[in-house]
Amino acid sequence: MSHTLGIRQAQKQKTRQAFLDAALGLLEEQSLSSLGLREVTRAVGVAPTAFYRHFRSTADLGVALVEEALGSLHPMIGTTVSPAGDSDQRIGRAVDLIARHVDAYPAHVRFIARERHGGVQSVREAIGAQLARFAEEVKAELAKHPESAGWSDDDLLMLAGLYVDQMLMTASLFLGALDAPEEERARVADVAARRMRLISIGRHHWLG
Amino acid sequence: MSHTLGIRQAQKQKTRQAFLDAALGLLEEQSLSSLGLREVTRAVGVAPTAFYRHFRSTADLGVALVEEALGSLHPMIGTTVSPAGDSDQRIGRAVDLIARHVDAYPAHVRFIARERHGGVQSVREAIGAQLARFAEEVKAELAKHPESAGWSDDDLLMLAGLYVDQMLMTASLFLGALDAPEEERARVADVAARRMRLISIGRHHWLG
DNA sequence: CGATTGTGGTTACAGTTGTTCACTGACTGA
DNA sequence: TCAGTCAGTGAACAACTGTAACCACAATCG
Repeated sequence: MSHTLGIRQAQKQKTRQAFLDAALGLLEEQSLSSLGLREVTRAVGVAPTAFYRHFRSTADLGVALVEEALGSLHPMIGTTVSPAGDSDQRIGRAVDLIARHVDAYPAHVRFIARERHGGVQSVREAIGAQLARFAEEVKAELAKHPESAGWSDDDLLMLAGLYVDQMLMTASLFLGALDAPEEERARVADVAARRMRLISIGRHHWLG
Repeated sequence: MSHTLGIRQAQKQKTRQAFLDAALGLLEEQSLSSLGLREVTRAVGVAPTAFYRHFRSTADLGVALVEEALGSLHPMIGTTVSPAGDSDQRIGRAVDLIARHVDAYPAHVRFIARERHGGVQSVREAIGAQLARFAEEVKAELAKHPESAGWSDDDLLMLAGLYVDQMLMTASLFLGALDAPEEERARVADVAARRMRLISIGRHHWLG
């Protein structure tokens, strides 16, 4: 499947990636619907018309960014929601993983949080589709847990969606405390863990 | 406190409200950071320069919109989170109330959901401050419940925040199903109610 | 090798943007 | 009544926008 790309294709991918990187940087302080085509090309250092060789519009670029930000995240679901360890251990692991991810890719996280309800329909839909996939994957993982015996598919999906939304909320909170003192960041982590613990308790007493 | 305004002040308020209404309409299909000053004045039907008589910038207008969308909502907290009725009744009441509010003020809800993580800092902060107030009020209401005996202040605030975020998520889901068939809307209401029930169950088993 | 493909550059266009300035004329308060 | 206040106007500014046409030239393919 992966034969080495020609020099030409490789260079094109490189330029395309430069577009994505530059856009992500610019989007830290504005929304996609106000991102100008010229603004991006200026940041990349190419002519305005070069943009069209890679994207139809800035909305198109946004969809590509969704793919970049969320597409590579699916494999992490399995290990994060795995049944290993007791409940509190799993929660601590998940919160820690989210914190690390926000630290490593703050611009990606900010972009998703911002554009999830943002002004560009196609991007909203792309994010919605990815999050729905996440929920399905979390559901599939939850179904493996022994605690899920007796749960209906609908209830499992409900719980999975709650978890996914909670992850996003937590990520957004970490984002807000990115350059806050460590004390504040620890407080955020603590609140997030307590929220998840409460949901986890609700889960254990859901039946009966 | 409220003596009748002069003709002049009254007319000014009217124009100001026209700005807010027009902006809210325009913001259904874009984000605040891309809303142009001229765009708004054009929709209102006044000269561009008239804008400055009312707002310093579009960000300023956004903050005013936050006030309009959330400021009048505080009195509803008390009755919604009141201890009257059993748990399922309260949940049903809350979900129904959210659904009605989204139906009545869809543009306001969309604006809040969109700009909560949007590209304009001052607006984000204004929304954050209002939501923090909501959380405090929900916490104060929860403290009255007998179920809250033995809860620490910190845990109560955590739960209140979870409820507030859940309300927003629910509102956003209703927003997405605004012009969907009744069947879909009912499904959304059902999922929202089950989410809140799970949280409620977690709440009852939090201690011990 | 020669012919073709296609990324990126250049120039140009018509509209739009935020902001300034000087202005009008209806309302206001003494 | 009369001077003053001030919401809204109109014209002008420089800077910006998306997009179209045409060009250059290096990588590719037959």
